[in-house]
Amino acid sequence: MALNPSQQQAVTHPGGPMLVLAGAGAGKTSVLTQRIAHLVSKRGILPSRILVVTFTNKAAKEMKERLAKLLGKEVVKEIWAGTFHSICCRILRQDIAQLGTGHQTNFAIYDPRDQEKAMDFTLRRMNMDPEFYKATDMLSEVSRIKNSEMVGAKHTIQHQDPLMKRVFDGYQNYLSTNNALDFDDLLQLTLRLLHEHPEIAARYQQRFEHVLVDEYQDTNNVQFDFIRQFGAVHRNIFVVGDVDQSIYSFRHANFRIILRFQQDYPDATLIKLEENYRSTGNILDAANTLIKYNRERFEKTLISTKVAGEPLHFHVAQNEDEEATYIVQQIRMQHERDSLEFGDFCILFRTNTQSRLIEQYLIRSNIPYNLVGGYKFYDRKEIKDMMSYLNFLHNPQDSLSLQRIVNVPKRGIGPKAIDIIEKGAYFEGRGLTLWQALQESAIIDQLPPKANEAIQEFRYFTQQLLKEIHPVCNLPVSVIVERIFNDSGYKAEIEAESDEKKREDRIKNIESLIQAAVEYEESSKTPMNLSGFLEQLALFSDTDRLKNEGKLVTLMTVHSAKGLEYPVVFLPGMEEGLFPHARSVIDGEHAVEEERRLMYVAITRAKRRLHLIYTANRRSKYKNMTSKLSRFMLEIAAHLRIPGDLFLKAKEEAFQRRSKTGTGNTPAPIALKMPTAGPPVPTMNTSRPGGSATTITAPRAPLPTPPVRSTGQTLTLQPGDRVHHPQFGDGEVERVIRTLARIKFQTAGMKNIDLASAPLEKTS
DNA sequence: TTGACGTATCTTTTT
DNA sequence: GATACGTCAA
Repeated sequence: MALNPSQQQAVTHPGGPMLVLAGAGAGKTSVLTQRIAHLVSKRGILPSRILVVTFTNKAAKEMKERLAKLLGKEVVKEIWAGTFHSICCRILRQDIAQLGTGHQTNFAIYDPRDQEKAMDFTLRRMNMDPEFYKATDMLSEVSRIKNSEMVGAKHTIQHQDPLMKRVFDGYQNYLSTNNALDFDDLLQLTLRLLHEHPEIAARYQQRFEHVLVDEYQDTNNVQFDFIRQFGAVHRNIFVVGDVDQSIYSFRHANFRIILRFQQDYPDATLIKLEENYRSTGNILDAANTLIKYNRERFEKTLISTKVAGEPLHFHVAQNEDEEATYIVQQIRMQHERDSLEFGDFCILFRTNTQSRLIEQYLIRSNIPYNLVGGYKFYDRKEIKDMMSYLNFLHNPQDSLSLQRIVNVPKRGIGPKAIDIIEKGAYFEGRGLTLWQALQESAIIDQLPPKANEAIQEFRYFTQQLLKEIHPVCNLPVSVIVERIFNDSGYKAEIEAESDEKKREDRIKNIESLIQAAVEYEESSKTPMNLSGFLEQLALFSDTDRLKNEGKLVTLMTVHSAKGLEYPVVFLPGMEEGLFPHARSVIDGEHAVEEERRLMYVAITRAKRRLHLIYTANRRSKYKNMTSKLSRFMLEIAAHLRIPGDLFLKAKEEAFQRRSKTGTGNTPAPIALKMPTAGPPVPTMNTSRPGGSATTITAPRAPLPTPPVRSTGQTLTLQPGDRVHHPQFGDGEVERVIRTLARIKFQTAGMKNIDLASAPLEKTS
């Protein structure tokens, strides 16, 4: 691909900090890739001295594949590329023992489900009321602490709330006895390693001559610290991002970091890439129009390099069935009429649950599809069981995994027996892991004879396997899985299943896992590496595994679609409360702005055709509800008169359809009100080559919304305070942890409210 | 201890 | 409207 002057400048930048602000479809990834190629081939930088941080592992893999064509496979192998998490994991596997936290190099990585179990356990041991202190609440607070405060330099946190500090320490203690890390720890402990061991920090700082970061707008404070550390010596920090695509604040991403880059690095060079090479003009205009409603952004307008193209397609459906029917019919029709491949279509939704009905319709009409996220292969019971075996064999101190397999297949070791072992493990303040407890006859002798015998047998079996695997693992992962399956009695249990279909399904699942292991062995440099296999499963997301061979319609959330593009995009669920999500409306304007950025990401995934679908009556929970059209649609409509006036047309169609079917007794609630606030809007005409004339109205001044309350003005509440909430009414504060309040509302019941953002008023 | 059956509780987004 | 969880009998 030929580069434009700005792109060229970025690619050949001589050195020092550089910030590339690139809009959607402006060739961000190309610039990054070509820059690396330039560094290696033109400037003679050793590939092993380049570090590339991407947002997904798939992005890293694709970049490497592209680079392999330019530079050769052997060269590319030397480049460090991956997500923050996988890079940190790599560093920790090397040196984690030096931290003195008790972790060993074979540490396990706990996913959110594991985290919840670990937290439940911690709270139970602290005798805290689980009704009052929810594990998920505690975990989100723990995560917030880990992502905001510099825990790195200290062994324990300094926290205002002594109870929270105890919970934090208890949870961390549980993790380290189990030789496990959660996602946040991967980053946090890496930083700590660098802070406490200057010689290790120096090693990496010297080594990485160039540090490149993609999707910089979704970096959080800890990750920023990481980048700063790694680039400290050579200062060749090259970051690429787009403020308007910052959509991960719930993961503590802080887009102010990208806005601040030039303050952090005063000698930084700034390059803006505003030419869009992806979408046709009308699609881009809609995106530009929408995003101008946001206050917190860098002024930037994407310029289309393509024709105006088709107008946006807007469809009104009466209910979800109509919505799904419309999508399926359109795909069928376009597949034939425009000879588009199924792989050219993508259906994006705000929440995972929206996929279910559409899936059913796709299946019914024989359209092959690929669902990202949703029900996962690795969530199936058989797979989870086998994975627990593998996790346990890799790290026997992992009590959660051990607990999951100790009675799978059924061995007669029930909750009661486990309780006895657990009590033994914690007797008189000893903190043994489950596996350690199983080794002590003083503990297992308390069990009834039958359970005792079963434990002995289980212990013998697992010890045999452990001996073969540790310390030198000379068995391929697929063989280990087969061994477990055959010898643990799992196979026998499945074969005893009376339901034939179930039996076959489960065996098929196991076979797929073995297949996945084989694939891993073939692709990996070190085929016998159990650790690497588990790591891949823990850190690789679903998008990472997405294989688009052009034959499947893709279904996913807008979040997962970041960085991807499709000729035709469907965007169902254009309703207030769904998109923007009701939660964000409650949380306040800054949350709605993030939703708007999300919508911006969604629109800009489309290359040539964009379908927006509004469903008037959506079944939500147990009652039907009528939904209002999304404000985002109104914002687009207010300023952008698309040829044929899409809204009016859609409205007419909806009426016709309803009178035909005669089912509608509720009028379609399309409210196409032009905003009344604000000064009159100037209009301008632009003609585009090859496209029809489009009337675009320039955006007026931002809407007169109340300013976002800054963190300094967060409402401070105490238990017993009375409050008023516009949505939930009157309530009483029950508990406050930092900026999170648990409030009992008279009518709405118990809610957890974020004080930093919620429109809450103190009434007493 | 196991399995069957009934009931409460969710659904925002994910490395 | 599924799924995890609790309760009960065998």
